[in-house]
Amino acid sequence: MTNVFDDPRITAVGLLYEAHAGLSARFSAQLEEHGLSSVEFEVITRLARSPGNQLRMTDLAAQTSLSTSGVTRVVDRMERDGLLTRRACPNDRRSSYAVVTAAGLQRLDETLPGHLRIIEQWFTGQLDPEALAALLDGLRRVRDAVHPGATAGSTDQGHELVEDTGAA
Amino acid sequence: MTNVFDDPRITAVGLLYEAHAGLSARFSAQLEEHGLSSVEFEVITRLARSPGNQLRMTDLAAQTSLSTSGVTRVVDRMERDGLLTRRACPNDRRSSYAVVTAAGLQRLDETLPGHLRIIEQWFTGQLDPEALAALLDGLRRVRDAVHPGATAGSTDQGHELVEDTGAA
DNA sequence: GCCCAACAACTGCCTGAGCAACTATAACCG
DNA sequence: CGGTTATAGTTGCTCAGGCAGTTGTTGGGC
Repeated sequence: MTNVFDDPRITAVGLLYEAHAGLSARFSAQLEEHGLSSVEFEVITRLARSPGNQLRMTDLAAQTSLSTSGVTRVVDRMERDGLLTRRACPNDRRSSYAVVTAAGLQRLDETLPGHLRIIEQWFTGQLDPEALAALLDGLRRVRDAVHPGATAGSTDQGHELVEDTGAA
Repeated sequence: MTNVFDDPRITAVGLLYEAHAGLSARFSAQLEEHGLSSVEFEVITRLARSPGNQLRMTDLAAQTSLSTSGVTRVVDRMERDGLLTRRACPNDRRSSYAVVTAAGLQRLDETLPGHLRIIEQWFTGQLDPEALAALLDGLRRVRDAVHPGATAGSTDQGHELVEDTGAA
């Protein structure tokens, strides 16, 4: 055929997309067993890794793929399901925190081991250490270039602005 | 903090996801300039690279991230916009082809160069050739492992079942 | 202190996509 | 041939999520 679509750049993107889509599908399947969607898993993970298991709604939005209105709604659902609570922010009455409940933490505990197993099985375990390192190195450079401003931090008290390569 | 979330597996997935998300955002921005959504671009690309610039609805669904009902609707919209037409399948009256129109091909021609430039600028051009090769190699292995049955082919006449690493 | 701009969260409205039900056709089997 | 089963595509219903507009709160300028 010798057409434009064999261009190596197209192929490269195709690989990245297909790897991503394939992994996403595996993750979704496992998460569903624990009653979580991908978005909910990301939300609960971001919260659980934050000091006090909480984050202001805006910061949560900035750390996820969601708009603030999207966050409002996910948190609504997860609050209804008992995984999260809202807590008023003491020094700014406009803000509120989303906080993981005990039930939420437990759910995460139940989910994480399987999640890690899947990552290992389908991703990191597919490559020997140097190949994996090379892959991650490449991804990191692309990520840094394209960085859509990830890592919007928890902006209240002492917090470190560490490099963030967050969860699913 | 020394918690679970610093696990290298989590970090690896984070990198893949953030690279993907970042690239997607760049693509969307450029495609929007040409009046295409990501899905529409994928559809028109898949069709344009197929023999006769056409594909049966089902095969199109299999090649994209869409369900068959999703395909029905995208094709509806794109037909309304003059980028595609439906054509009856001569030997199976249940099936119909989605065919790219001249206007559709032209739109694609206008869009592709910029698209390739963006890939180069933010992805392939970020790495020297060996590093890129290593990255793609790793992605290919993950993709092959996780292969969600991509490459559902054009199943009518003479068609090659080539490895497919399709477009965005 | 008062006013106005900036900001946090929420809500109404709309679009896109999936599932399941439905229709029409095809294929298979007696 | 007639009937049963599978397949292609479309449509109704539902839900998730974005944008833009609203409300309540804060802070800065005077």
